Amino acid sequence: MSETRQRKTYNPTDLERRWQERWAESGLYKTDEDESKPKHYALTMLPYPSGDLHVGHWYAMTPSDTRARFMRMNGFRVFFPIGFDAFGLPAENAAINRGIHPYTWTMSNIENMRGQLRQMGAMFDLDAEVVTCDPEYYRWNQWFFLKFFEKGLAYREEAPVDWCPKDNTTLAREQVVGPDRRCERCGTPVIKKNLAQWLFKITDYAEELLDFSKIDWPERVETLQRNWIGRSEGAEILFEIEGYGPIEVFTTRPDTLFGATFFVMSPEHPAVDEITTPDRADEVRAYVEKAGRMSEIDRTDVTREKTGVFTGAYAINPANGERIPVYIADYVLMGYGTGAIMAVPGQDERDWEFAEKYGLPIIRTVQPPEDFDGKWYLGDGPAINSGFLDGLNVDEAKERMISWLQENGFGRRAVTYRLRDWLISRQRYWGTPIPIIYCDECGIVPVPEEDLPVLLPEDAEFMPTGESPLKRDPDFYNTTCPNCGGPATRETDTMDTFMDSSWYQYRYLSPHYDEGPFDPERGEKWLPVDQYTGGIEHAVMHLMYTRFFTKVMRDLGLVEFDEPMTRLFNQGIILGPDGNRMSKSRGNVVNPQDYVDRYGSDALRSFLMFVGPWSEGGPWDSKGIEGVSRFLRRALSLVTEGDSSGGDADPSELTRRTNRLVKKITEDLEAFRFNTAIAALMEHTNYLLAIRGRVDDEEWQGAMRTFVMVLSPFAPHHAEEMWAAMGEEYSVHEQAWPGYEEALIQAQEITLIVQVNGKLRDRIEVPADISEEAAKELAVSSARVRPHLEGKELRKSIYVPGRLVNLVVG
RNA sequence: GCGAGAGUGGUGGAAUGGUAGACACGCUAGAUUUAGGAUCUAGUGCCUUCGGGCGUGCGGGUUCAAAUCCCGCCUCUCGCACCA
Repeated sequence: MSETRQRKTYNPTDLERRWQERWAESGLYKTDEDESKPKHYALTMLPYPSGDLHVGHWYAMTPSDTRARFMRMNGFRVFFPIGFDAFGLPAENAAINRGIHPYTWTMSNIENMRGQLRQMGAMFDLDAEVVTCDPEYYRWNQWFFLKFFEKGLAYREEAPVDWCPKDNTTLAREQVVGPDRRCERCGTPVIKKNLAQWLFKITDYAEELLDFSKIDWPERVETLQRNWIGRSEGAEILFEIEGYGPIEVFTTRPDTLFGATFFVMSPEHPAVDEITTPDRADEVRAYVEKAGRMSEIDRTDVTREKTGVFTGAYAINPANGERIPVYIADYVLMGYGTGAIMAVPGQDERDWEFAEKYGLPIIRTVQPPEDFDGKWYLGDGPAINSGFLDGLNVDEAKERMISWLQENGFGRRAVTYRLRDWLISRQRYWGTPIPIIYCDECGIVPVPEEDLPVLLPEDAEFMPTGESPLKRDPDFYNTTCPNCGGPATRETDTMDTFMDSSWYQYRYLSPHYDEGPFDPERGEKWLPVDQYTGGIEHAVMHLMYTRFFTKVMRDLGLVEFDEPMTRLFNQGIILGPDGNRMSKSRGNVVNPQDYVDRYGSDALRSFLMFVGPWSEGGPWDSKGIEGVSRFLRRALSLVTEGDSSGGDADPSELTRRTNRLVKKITEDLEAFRFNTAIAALMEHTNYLLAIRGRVDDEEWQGAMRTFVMVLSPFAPHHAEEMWAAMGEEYSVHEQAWPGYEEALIQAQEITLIVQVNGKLRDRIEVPADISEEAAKELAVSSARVRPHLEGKELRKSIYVPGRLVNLVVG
């Protein structure tokens, strides 16, 4: 067969379609339930059904698929499902903008994406699919809500909450991002609104969420979660306000109590009105109002000069009985600690600035070093001006003060977290209805479990008014109280869609099970997830919520483990050809379909794995995919062209390189190093092409079998084609992963590097087992080396076996 | 401001104490072709008096040997940011 003919017959998309059909017919990717094998639950974050798989989906999914295939060949029974995160705003916005019902829009997108997933040729078990907007699914969201409610983990509270004016809904604290507090979805700055909302008590699990000892997750995710949870140790201290009563503060520096020279409350503190003296009332009220009107962005601007007003009230410092003035200032936040602080200007930057501006006394309670010439001092040192603490260093003084506070009833040891409870109410249509009924007689009444699911009505109005669309649907809104039978109304808010993704990994196991969120028998067989992969952007949202869910599920007796996913790998982001994030406005969006049509799925997936380390992401390069496509075509040509009737090539070299390849691919796949694995496959292909027809048939066939097997996780269609062309039995994907022998990797001859004073001077081919003496002898006698030794004394020589000789002269 | 990560050819990247630049893109030359494309072969860090010299953001250090370890600095990216 000529080169020309081969080239014309290379049609990757035909080849791939053929194998996809065969795989589907033979049920090749039906989940292996053979319990004699160890389990491996591989999971990639489920996509939002936006309409088309974009190249980012390919980047996330196909390396995961490669790894799942590798595990399968390594003797694991592998569960690798996929589904759709189908609730959410884009569907509702499509309804508003184009008059298509969210359900119709979502389902047609899903249908389209199913086809694209099949074209991807991944080993997803499509029978296990989950679609979160299906009542069969969201019924269990509601069920979980009821369980959380029973346990006191779901509660309703009226409070100022973050509101996105564009998306017309409230957001969880995690979904407000950046220093200017923008909506995580659409980038609009959020505002505060006072609304009654449902929250989940994730803060009850703050301490446990800080424990990462049972999971093998990237350090980076752990750090992000740890910072987000923001644990601070210290004390809560009661300050008596004259004529009012005690108000509590939180401090991490109880040791500095003697230096507390004033007291500051947040403008939102509930006691502000009561403590303010009549002569100060107007000024205080004006300040509180101004703070309330101020945008979050201005309010939290660190560079802004501190402002505040005196309330006329005085607090008593419990340590020394001093009367200290009480101020209101917006640098104290109601959302952290108790919303009130003791101000210690000597040891705190913010308090110093405030004291300087308002002429308040500053007392140092920690002795700074002699050369210290700054203002506030944060370092360690002996306590001063602090009565019974004097002379103790900061840590000792903290402990001593906490004991003193506890003995005298002024306070106690305390831990505070930055983490807030998870606000789950959304004022939108396309989500899970919250299963709650409000009755004038009985109050808040949960929908009885047997009445689930509370179905999302089909014919709502989708106008984004800022009120839940369900409120304007009387058939939904008006109901009867399950308790007393009287007239009642339904909760009209829907749930945050992060609720859906908090437990979807469990639903995959038995998507149609109707006696619980998942079939416990299936859970026994497969849980928890062994390897999860996805982007870092969900570190403090999805990944924290799903950990929280699993811990609650454990406490509900649904599971016996503590963590949902044992191992996690974060892939990077595939960028546009210009190195920027892909976006329609930049016009740098790459459509994977164009490349699948032209080069095939194997080329696209292999290119995405080849472009760089998976964790790093990287720019798209449409020339780069051509290189990968060439490689696949050349690999395929190894079996479709030429003959292999023996010859002059060294068969032991073929054996050595084949063993080396298996080792390299095995180690790289274990560590998610897809890029270097493909480089090794390319190198090996180039070598095989160079010796094709020059080794004995038997050796060639054996080496080819191994090569195709290790190629198969990367380019499953091409490998299958090659496997068949070699006359092997279907399917290459059911083969056991080849082993390798370390001894066979060692070469007989090595290149010995000769250095003089660390500089490369010669390379000599020597037997691998050369003795140190012989190696050094060869080194000093090399013609290239000798000039560099002349007239100098050989002081020392270093021999690294199998690698180099370094001659040190001077 | 605090925390984390990164800086290597024209480009993506490889090498985690021992041959810097694997593999690939691009480029150059040649073969093939009416031509273009595709394919194949060879070359390709920079400088060079062809001996060699220089070279992994910058400056120092450790070591026989440093992209790699240590110290200081610069730049970029990401996260958090008045959290008491």
